[in-house]
Amino acid sequence: MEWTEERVETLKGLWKNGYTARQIAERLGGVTRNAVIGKAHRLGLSSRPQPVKREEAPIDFSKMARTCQWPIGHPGQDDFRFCGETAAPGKPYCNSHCAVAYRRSSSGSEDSNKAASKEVTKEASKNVA
DNA sequence: CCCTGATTCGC
DNA sequence: GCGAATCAGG
Repeated sequence: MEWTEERVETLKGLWKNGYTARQIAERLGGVTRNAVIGKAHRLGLSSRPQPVKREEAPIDFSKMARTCQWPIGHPGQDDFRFCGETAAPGKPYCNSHCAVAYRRSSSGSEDSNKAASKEVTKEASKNVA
Protein backbone atom coordinates (compact mmCIF):
# COMPACT_ATOMS: atom_id res chain seq x y z
CA MET A 1 0.00 0.00 0.00
CA GLU A 2 1.05 3.53 -0.63
CA TRP A 3 0.99 6.18 2.01
CA THR A 4 -0.96 8.85 0.23
CA GLU A 5 -1.68 12.19 1.79
CA GLU A 6 -5.22 11.30 2.67
CA ARG A 7 -4.11 8.00 4.12
CA VAL A 8 -1.52 9.65 6.29
CA GLU A 9 -4.04 12.26 7.32
CA THR A 10 -6.61 9.69 8.31
CA LEU A 11 -3.91 7.84 10.15
CA LYS A 12 -3.01 10.93 12.09
CA GLY A 13 -6.61 11.83 12.68
CA LEU A 14 -7.62 8.44 14.01
CA TRP A 15 -4.40 7.96 15.91
CA LYS A 16 -4.78 11.32 17.53
CA ASN A 17 -8.32 10.47 18.48
CA GLY A 18 -7.14 7.48 20.41
CA TYR A 19 -7.79 4.67 17.99
CA THR A 20 -5.64 1.59 18.29
CA ALA A 21 -3.14 0.88 15.57
CA ARG A 22 -5.08 -2.18 14.62
CA GLN A 23 -8.32 -0.28 14.13
CA ILE A 24 -6.53 2.28 12.04
CA ALA A 25 -4.83 -0.38 9.99
CA GLU A 26 -8.13 -2.15 9.60
CA ARG A 27 -9.83 1.01 8.50
CA LEU A 28 -7.16 1.97 6.03
CA GLY A 29 -6.97 -1.55 4.73
CA GLY A 30 -4.01 -3.29 3.19
CA VAL A 31 -1.79 -2.41 6.08
CA THR A 32 -0.93 -4.14 9.29
CA ARG A 33 -0.84 -2.54 12.68
CA ASN A 34 2.93 -2.62 12.47
CA ALA A 35 2.84 -0.54 9.34
CA VAL A 36 0.55 1.94 11.02
CA ILE A 37 2.69 2.13 14.12
CA GLY A 38 5.84 2.36 12.08
CA LYS A 39 4.40 5.12 9.97
CA ALA A 40 3.02 6.90 12.97
CA HIS A 41 6.37 6.73 14.66
CA ARG A 42 8.04 7.95 11.51
CA LEU A 43 5.62 10.83 11.34
CA GLY A 44 6.76 11.95 14.71
CA LEU A 45 3.83 10.49 16.55
CA SER A 46 4.31 7.79 19.12
CA SER A 47 2.55 8.69 22.26
CA ARG A 48 -1.19 8.83 22.17
CA PRO A 49 -4.12 9.57 24.34
CA GLN A 50 -5.61 6.56 26.03
CA PRO A 51 -6.62 4.03 23.41
CA VAL A 52 -10.27 3.58 22.70
CA LYS A 53 -11.48 0.04 22.41
CA ARG A 54 -14.21 0.54 19.92
CA GLU A 55 -15.37 -1.10 16.78
CA GLU A 56 -15.43 1.90 14.54
CA ALA A 57 -16.00 1.73 10.85
CA PRO A 58 -17.73 3.65 8.10
CA ILE A 59 -20.97 1.85 8.78
CA ASP A 60 -23.86 2.76 6.54
CA PHE A 61 -26.07 4.86 8.72
CA SER A 62 -27.91 6.08 5.63
CA LYS A 63 -31.17 7.15 7.13
CA MET A 64 -30.62 6.69 10.81
CA ALA A 65 -28.45 8.68 13.16
CA ARG A 66 -28.62 12.15 11.81
CA THR A 67 -26.21 13.10 14.51
CA CYS A 68 -22.49 12.62 14.41
CA GLN A 69 -21.55 9.18 15.65
CA TRP A 70 -17.97 10.07 16.33
CA PRO A 71 -17.01 8.56 19.69
CA ILE A 72 -15.74 11.03 22.21
CA GLY A 73 -14.00 9.95 25.35
CA HIS A 74 -13.70 6.39 26.54
CA PRO A 75 -16.40 3.71 26.60
CA GLY A 76 -17.59 3.04 30.09
CA GLN A 77 -16.23 6.30 31.28
CA ASP A 78 -18.44 9.02 32.59
CA ASP A 79 -17.75 11.47 29.81
CA PHE A 80 -18.03 8.97 26.99
CA ARG A 81 -20.48 10.12 24.37
CA PHE A 82 -20.86 10.71 20.69
CA CYS A 83 -20.22 14.00 19.04
CA GLY A 84 -23.93 14.62 18.57
CA GLU A 85 -23.33 17.44 16.14
CA THR A 86 -25.61 17.49 13.12
CA ALA A 87 -24.17 15.01 10.67
CA ALA A 88 -23.94 15.59 6.99
CA PRO A 89 -26.74 13.93 4.98
CA GLY A 90 -25.96 10.27 4.39
CA LYS A 91 -22.89 10.44 6.53
CA PRO A 92 -22.40 9.13 10.05
CA TYR A 93 -20.28 12.07 11.06
CA CYS A 94 -20.52 15.80 11.18
CA ASN A 95 -18.39 17.90 8.88
CA SER A 96 -15.49 18.14 11.26
CA HIS A 97 -15.31 14.43 11.91
CA CYS A 98 -15.95 13.55 8.29
CA ALA A 99 -12.86 15.53 7.50
CA VAL A 100 -10.86 13.42 9.89
CA ALA A 101 -12.49 10.13 9.03
CA TYR A 102 -12.77 10.26 5.30
CA ARG A 103 -10.47 12.97 4.00
CA ARG A 104 -11.20 12.91 0.28
CA SER A 105 -8.44 13.56 -2.18
CA SER A 106 -7.86 17.04 -1.01
CA SER A 107 -4.79 18.71 -2.32
CA GLY A 108 -4.90 20.68 0.83
CA SER A 109 -2.82 19.09 3.49
CA GLU A 110 -2.12 19.28 7.11
CA ASP A 111 -3.67 22.68 7.30
CA SER A 112 -7.17 21.48 6.63
CA ASN A 113 -6.53 18.40 8.67
CA LYS A 114 -5.33 20.43 11.57
CA ALA A 115 -8.36 22.61 11.26
CA ALA A 116 -10.60 19.57 11.33
CA SER A 117 -8.84 18.07 14.29
CA LYS A 118 -8.96 21.38 16.04
CA GLU A 119 -12.67 21.56 15.52
CA VAL A 120 -13.04 18.04 16.78
CA THR A 121 -11.38 18.98 19.99
CA LYS A 122 -13.46 22.07 20.21
CA GLU A 123 -16.68 20.20 19.68
CA ALA A 124 -15.64 17.64 22.23
CA SER A 125 -14.99 20.27 24.84
CA LYS A 126 -18.24 21.95 24.02
CA ASN A 127 -20.19 18.76 24.45
CA VAL A 128 -18.61 18.05 27.78
CA ALA A 129 -20.43 20.98 29.18
C1' DC B 1 -2.81 -16.40 26.96
C1' DC B 2 -4.66 -12.22 24.84
C1' DC B 3 -3.84 -7.53 23.71
C1' DT B 4 -1.35 -2.93 23.19
C1' DG B 5 2.32 0.44 21.39
C1' DA B 6 7.68 1.07 20.74
C1' DT B 7 11.72 -0.02 18.83
C1' DT B 8 14.77 -2.45 16.02
C1' DC B 9 16.20 -4.27 11.86
C1' DG B 10 16.42 -5.79 6.96
C1' DC B 11 14.62 -4.50 2.69
C1' DG C 1 10.77 5.31 3.76
C1' DC C 2 8.63 1.01 4.33
C1' DG C 3 6.87 -2.73 7.23
C1' DA C 4 7.81 -7.35 9.60
C1' DA C 5 10.00 -8.91 13.45
C1' DT C 6 11.00 -8.18 17.70
C1' DC C 7 10.88 -5.96 22.22
C1' DA C 8 8.48 -4.44 26.27
C1' DG C 9 4.34 -3.33 28.99
C1' DG C 10 -0.78 -4.31 30.41
